[in-house]
Amino acid sequence: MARSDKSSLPGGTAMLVLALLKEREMYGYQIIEELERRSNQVFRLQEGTLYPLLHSLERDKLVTAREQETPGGRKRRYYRITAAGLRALEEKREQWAVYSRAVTAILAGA
Amino acid sequence: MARSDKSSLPGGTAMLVLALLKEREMYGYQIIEELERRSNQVFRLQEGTLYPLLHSLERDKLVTAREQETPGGRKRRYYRITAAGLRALEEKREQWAVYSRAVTAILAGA
DNA sequence: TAATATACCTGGATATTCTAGGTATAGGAG
DNA sequence: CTCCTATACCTAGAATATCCAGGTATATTA
Repeated sequence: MARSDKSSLPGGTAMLVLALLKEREMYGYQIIEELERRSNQVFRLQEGTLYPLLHSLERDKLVTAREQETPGGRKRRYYRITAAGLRALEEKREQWAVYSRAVTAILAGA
Repeated sequence: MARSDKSSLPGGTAMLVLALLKEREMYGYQIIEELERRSNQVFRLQEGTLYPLLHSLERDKLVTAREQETPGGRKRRYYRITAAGLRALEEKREQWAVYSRAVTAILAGA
């Protein structure tokens, strides 16, 4: 999609992930399931999309990660949004509003 | 962006172009300007994006093209949407509705 | 005990868009 | 008249996002 700012929108997967993490910390697998559940199966994020994305969010310090084991023996990486992440989320949210309004205007016609 | 159907949405540049062509036939340069005007400068489609896109729409028979010269001596390629193009537009429009509703739901939170 | 679900990961392919060029003509400024 | 800008088309190569298809390992269920 054309964007004035290329960091802007679709692909706004990062925006969706940050929006979930704003509520509470989550681990990767959980993010995939939550996103699918809350979107009524519209989003089916692939693992090959999410894990690299989480790594880049961590590199950019928009999230932090900690590892934890379940009562069973499974290792999970929990991600928590940072202050910078919250700012980035707000920015992306505004860009989404601008963008979706514009699309709606075009689709509505002259 | 995650999509269940990869032909679906963002990048929905094709959808926007088809939406314009639904109203009347247009040539490439004009499409760029119209899109910018109607979106209040949100979309600034690059020529390197549009022209190849128009060629693929033509290849897929969603549009047809005819060449015409202006009163001056400029050559323009006018594109007109086909019946298949109209169907594709409707499909994309529905996908956009589903998609944007889902994004809104995620952004709104639990 | 075998299959499925959970949980993480990466490499390479594909698709989309941008960048940065190119050609050519028209029209206006100086 | 000459130069610059706008118009109008185009492509090649780079960058980015996402997917596909694999891999590892443990827990749970059949």
